[in-house]
Amino acid sequence: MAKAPTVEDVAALAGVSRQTVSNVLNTPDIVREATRERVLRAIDELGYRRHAAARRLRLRRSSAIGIRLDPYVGGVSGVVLDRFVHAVTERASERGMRMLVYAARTPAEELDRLSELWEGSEIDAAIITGTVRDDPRVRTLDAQGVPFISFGRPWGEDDIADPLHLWVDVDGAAGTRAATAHALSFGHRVAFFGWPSGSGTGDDRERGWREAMADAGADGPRLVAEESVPTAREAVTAALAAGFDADAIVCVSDSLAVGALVALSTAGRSIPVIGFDNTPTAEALGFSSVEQRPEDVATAILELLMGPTGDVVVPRQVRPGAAHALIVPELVVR
Amino acid sequence: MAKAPTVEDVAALAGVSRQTVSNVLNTPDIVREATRERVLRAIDELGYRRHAAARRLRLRRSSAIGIRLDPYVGGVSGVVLDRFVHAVTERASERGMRMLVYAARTPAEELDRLSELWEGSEIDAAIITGTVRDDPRVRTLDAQGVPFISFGRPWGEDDIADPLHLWVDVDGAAGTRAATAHALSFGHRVAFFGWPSGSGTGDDRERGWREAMADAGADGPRLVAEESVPTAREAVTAALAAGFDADAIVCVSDSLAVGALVALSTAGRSIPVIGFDNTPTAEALGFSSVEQRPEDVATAILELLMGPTGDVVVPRQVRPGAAHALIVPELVVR
DNA sequence: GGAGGGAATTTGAACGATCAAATCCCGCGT
DNA sequence: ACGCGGGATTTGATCGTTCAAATTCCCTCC
Repeated sequence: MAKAPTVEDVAALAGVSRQTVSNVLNTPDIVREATRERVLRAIDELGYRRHAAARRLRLRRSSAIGIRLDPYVGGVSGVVLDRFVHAVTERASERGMRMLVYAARTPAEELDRLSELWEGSEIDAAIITGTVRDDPRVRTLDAQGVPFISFGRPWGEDDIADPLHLWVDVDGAAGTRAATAHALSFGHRVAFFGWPSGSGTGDDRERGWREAMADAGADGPRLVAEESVPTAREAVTAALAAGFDADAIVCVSDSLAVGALVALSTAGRSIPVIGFDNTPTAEALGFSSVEQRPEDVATAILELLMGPTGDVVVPRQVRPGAAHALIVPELVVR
Repeated sequence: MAKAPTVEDVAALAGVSRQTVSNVLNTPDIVREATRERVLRAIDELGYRRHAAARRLRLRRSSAIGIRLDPYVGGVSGVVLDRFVHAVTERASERGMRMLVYAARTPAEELDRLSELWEGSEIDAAIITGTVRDDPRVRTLDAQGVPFISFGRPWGEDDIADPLHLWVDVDGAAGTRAATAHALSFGHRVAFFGWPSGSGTGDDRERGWREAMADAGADGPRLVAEESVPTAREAVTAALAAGFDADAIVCVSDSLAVGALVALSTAGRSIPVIGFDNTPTAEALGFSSVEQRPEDVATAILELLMGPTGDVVVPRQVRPGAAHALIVPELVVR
């Protein structure tokens, strides 16, 4: 393959100077119509394309965003993040941004990777996912001055009214509220199958169920299991043996929903089970589930990071009211 | 955040020249011990890191590889690719390479994205996945001189003995052979549940079943369905109504396996079903499945692209015997 | 016909790294 | 004491783009 043409080559062919070519590409309106067309023709003829590295060097801007690819941990979830990463890649591309991915197994390793990328000027910003209470990444990135945003709200330390960093999250409580409202159409005893208390996400989703039940003047049992199909199955099997009964079960995740379904089916019972995440498994097995709309999350993330339409990461003031977005999920009934 | 330090800053602090700093980083052995340590100390003190764009510009090499993120299409599969992308990101990082991802919905769009990246010198090579017979991407990338490798063999046009491009694939026939051998322990009537003929992958996997059956002197029925749980379920339900019977079913994918399981369960039947892909769903529902080992595929891909240990993409001669790798999958029994 | 002025275009410099060639340094042999 | 050799280090040039300042162009108006 021949050497790629440069602005200089295009300029020579069009009979103009380097800078005019640059202007045609960056500020077309200051170039005279006739000239512009001549240059565009030359660009087209040579198949010219800006050399990304040269541009980045000069502009002191990489136009790239770093995001972690989660390790495969097995289990039924994870698809939400994969969809999110895909969506954010699409949206970023529309704004002339690239997505640079990295792999990390621990938060510490993730910070190493991010420092590398940031200090090497490979990325203009970072997107972190799965934030937890007192997330070390938030502290460190802030200290390093890395523009970043999280998919997942900052459980605990900071607040919607007084945000410390940008974030976008899914309104879990709204999701389980919708799920519970639907479940109530099968009877008033709607159970909640959640994770052990303490996780922000899990507690939030449980709150939705509690609120919807209170609104309906109903009440129902609460089951608990760790996030995995086998543990969920055991928990429900044990509960059934102990006399558990309900008209429907709202679950904190599709994994627990699958476990519940398997346990019920084994016990020869059949009541509606509603999951969370709307994973392919939910679709495959045909149970209802709450859809997180990762595509909307992606859009919101880029808007907070780059403004409504910009194509540059703007290190914006984190100020109340414009520092976060809460996406309302949607119940998919099956 | 202050401006990032440059080689010049480090040089000043260490009392040496720019180039010596560069040498410490790139060819440490030609720098005198004492000098090297002084420079390293300065680097450390300033927290210096090479500016990636400047380096790429000068080296005329991006040290990045492009790979597509598949759109979310629903269905039970896709996890294999996600695991693969994650693994290749890890391996690439170990060799000092970055992974740049892009989204595309069609092969044509993928080629557009890749041309952009390649012509803009943003990537040194590309990895394409899911090749089909007469894949347009192979032709075009070859014509453009883009170094690339595919996860998926070039069904049809070219051959192991006379390769036209680099590829790595999973030996599907070996997978179904193993699955069938295991299935035969339940009885000699082992059915195969596959896709309609014509897809390279599907035919390859069917061949494995056929061979294993022939070896055992057994024979069994063959069912067909498109790749989706509902169609699979319908196909099996219909077959059962028509008197279908078998001691076990070997499936071309986990989707079909799930469909078969649902149909069997609904009909009150229970025979072993073996899937392919070892997706989380297989794990969740507890059926055996063939594991594709995407991590091994990732390793093989980078070895073909960059040599056994190199950290540069070497546009290597595509020559018989060194142009491909066939990964042997593993049956996970549950 | 020439001055004035704004738009269009060109030139010089810079971004930060590395290669290639030039220079420096030091010990050694004569 | 001087020159030589070879390793260590420095200097100059370059990668391709864009910014800033300088220059040229073209039209209007007196």
